[in-house]
Amino acid sequence: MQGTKYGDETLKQAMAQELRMRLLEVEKEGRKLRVYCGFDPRTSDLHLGHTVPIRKMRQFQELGHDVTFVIGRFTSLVGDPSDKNSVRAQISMEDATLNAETYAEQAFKILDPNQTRIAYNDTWLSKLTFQDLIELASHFTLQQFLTREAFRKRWKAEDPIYLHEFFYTLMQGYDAYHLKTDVQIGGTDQLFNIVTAARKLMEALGEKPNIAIILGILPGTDGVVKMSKSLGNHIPLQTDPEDMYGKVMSVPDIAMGDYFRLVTRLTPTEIDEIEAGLESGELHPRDVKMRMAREIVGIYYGEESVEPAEAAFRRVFQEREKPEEMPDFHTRHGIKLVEIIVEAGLTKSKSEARRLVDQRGVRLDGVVVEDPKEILELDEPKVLRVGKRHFLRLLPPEE
RNA sequence: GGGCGGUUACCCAAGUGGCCAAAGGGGGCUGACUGUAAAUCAGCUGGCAUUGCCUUCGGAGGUUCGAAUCCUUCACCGCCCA
Repeated sequence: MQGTKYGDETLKQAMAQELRMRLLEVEKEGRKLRVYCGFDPRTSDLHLGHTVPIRKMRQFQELGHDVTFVIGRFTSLVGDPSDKNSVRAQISMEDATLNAETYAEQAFKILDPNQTRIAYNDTWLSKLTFQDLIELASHFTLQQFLTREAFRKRWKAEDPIYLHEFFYTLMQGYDAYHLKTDVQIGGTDQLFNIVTAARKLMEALGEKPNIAIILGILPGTDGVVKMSKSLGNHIPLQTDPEDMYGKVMSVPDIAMGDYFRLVTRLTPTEIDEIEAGLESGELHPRDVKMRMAREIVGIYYGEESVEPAEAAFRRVFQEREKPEEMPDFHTRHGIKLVEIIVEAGLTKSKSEARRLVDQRGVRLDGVVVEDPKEILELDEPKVLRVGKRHFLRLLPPEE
């Protein structure tokens, strides 16, 4: 039960106890634990936050258990309201299907493809009848839902709470029942869905309740709020080593503990040592964070990618030099600086580009540009730096 | 179905006839500093244009010299009553 987080010691003990018992039962039956975790394809990218439960699944795999990666194509139609304080936009089945396309492939960066079952929950959820829904819903009271924090807040604020939002929990519980799950993995925001709802439903429907493995939630690059693509604070799995390294480095110092614990391979003892070192001032926060970035990049891109990624980071951000590779931009005769910035997609409007120049955020070959209307006539390539992290290689007009 | 309240920029939220491109906060961006894209401080944050113009306050109409602000109507949300 290492790395779990229940926020309640009694619950943790109970779950640990049940897990021990279940292991014995399962052994008697001559099978392995059925472990599952669901992921809603509301966006096309898995990110570092998703890897927390996925890596736990991997551990179960390594112990030989039966792991199912559920793609919540059906649940994503509603969207989990657990950690949201307003209703979530509904997405279509088409969008969900499109987003789900590469989900499994992304998850295989961690999971063993040969030992992973992939399941789409619409295959069973879409078959339920209204009568089934009545049966599922009859096990819960409105009060149970309304006392959950996310809903309670909205109730108090007199914000809308839609009936269909309650279905999410029922659907997830039914997933667990349908898969005859022994162990369900989720973040702390899934406590209600798993511990209260799924377990209750499974029992009501004649199955043994599943055991909840509850993990901490990874904060996003802002260091505070849960990582999510829609908030723009995510570190996607599908990127390149340099970008991942840089994004990890942008995480505020205060979140380093969470990152080390949730998404690195360091042992609790090693992490304690690091934290003690930071506390005493023996370790430099920057160096610790770089170690963290190396570790994370190493997990997803291999040790050989770590050095180049770190070198690129040093070059650009520590030594403030330009990166080796940058996009080309072919200039035209009479083109103005602001036009280049807008056409290269670095700003949405000329006004925005003009502001950047006014704020001394644009440099041409290292020299601050003063005049946004400057007309560039190049006879040799020059490097345009826009803001801290955008570079363009400007090329002379083609004759 | 009836009564009341609400809908403001990326988000939250002030503004109840001109001084409103619209307070404040968050987020984002830029700069200084630094230890990094951390922390802190400062500035910027509708568009086009070198002092002006255009578009925006749920939608559509209207009143007015002038509307985010008043009226009509439609849509949506919340509360209370049924």
